[in-house]
Amino acid sequence: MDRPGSRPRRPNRRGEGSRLRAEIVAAASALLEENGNEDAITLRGVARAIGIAAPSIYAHFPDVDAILDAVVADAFEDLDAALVDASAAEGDLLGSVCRAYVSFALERPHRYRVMFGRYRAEPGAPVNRPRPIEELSGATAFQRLVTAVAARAGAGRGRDVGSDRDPDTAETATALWVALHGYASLRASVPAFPWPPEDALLRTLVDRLVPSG
Amino acid sequence: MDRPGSRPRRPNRRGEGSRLRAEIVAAASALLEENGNEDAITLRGVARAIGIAAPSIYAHFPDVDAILDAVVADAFEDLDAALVDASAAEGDLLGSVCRAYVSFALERPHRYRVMFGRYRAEPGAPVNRPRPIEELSGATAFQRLVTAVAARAGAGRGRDVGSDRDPDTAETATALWVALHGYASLRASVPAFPWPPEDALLRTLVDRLVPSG
DNA sequence: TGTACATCAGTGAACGCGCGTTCACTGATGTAC
DNA sequence: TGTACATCAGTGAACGCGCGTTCACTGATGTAC
Repeated sequence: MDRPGSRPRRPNRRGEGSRLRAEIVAAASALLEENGNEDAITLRGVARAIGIAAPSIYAHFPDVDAILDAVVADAFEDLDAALVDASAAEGDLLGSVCRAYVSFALERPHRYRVMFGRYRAEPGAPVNRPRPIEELSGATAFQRLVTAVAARAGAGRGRDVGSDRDPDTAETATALWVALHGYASLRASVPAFPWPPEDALLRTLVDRLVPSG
Repeated sequence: MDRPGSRPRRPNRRGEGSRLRAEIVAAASALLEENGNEDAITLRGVARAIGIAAPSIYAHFPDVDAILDAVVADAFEDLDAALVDASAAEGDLLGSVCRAYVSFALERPHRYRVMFGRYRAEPGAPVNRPRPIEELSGATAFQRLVTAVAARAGAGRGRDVGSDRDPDTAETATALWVALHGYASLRASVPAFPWPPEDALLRTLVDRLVPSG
């Protein structure tokens, strides 16, 4: 037996089997964050954490990799939700979105790392080429950043917010994304660096990278 | 036996035992890059790649983690060397250093990822606090960036290059580092994103983040 | 209302695998005398 | 010059472990009649 005798789990009722799926993803996510390493997400480890037998997982995931896939998909949904919340706030839209992005990453840094840092090359697959942004995980999150950049960039110039599709806006948003990602990643993985105060560095990045007005 | 019968390796001569150490690090580094994952660095896998018996590694490393430590230390030395080379070039110092940094990262992206992305919390260790920069891996590499930033920032203003210690310079260098790291990381891990041309994005980052003159 | 039965949600034991590590060892190479 | 011996560089077999996955199974819950 794999689980400690503590919790005698009773099966979900009929039709509620998919609850276990959510529990599996949550447990895997927690294991990742606690151990700091996606290798902590093992089939047996997840089963142990929830208090089920290891083979029970196969009803919901074809193999162990699929669990990590689900963790990542879940994380992208959470990120998008966080940016939506931030967009709803009053006042400085761009600043608010940027702070939310960095907070999301720093709150659960290992989960964030895995969102972007997972190796995915199927050997023998065709070389990755640029693809339309809509097809990518995180595409909607990126679009929220583009919108916020467009709002600030257009502010002083009488352009309307619809300038989302301006290539300059896209490049500026890309530059900003890159900087936010770099900051969040390094802050988490090199905590001993003498970082300037978070709000100061964030303001520097946003103000310099995004031409306003 | 762990190795394929192919290569009958003969022992190094006396006093040259440490050659094997270098071979181990090189093989581990190659395994990391080929498999995209530091888990590919197993004691047995490394031994197999070199054509030695697994226990032979213990003469040079106390355990398997120490191999990865050595790979990372080696990588930081290489990075510093690359930046030194770039600094020696004529013309645009800052541009040259930034291009070298990104090239280093993109040439062996998995090695680069591991340099910064490794989980290192010894459970129960005191919380990481800011430490003097000199104590960190990569400190000399960062200093080369600071110097290049100072050179450009001071250029038009009659300040001399000695302005390395200006806190503004340090913050600007930090902002730039963060952006370069973010770009290199994301370019490698999200190749399908519609990236703008590398030189254009790099120029945008450098020109906007580093006030010149 | 009772009951046979299908289905759902999950179990328990077993397998083979690659791993890190320990142990006693071997054979070549130098060196003291 | 010869030779005994210490040392160096590395070997081979074995161990116990946790892992992913397969297999035949079980017990509770609904449902058709």
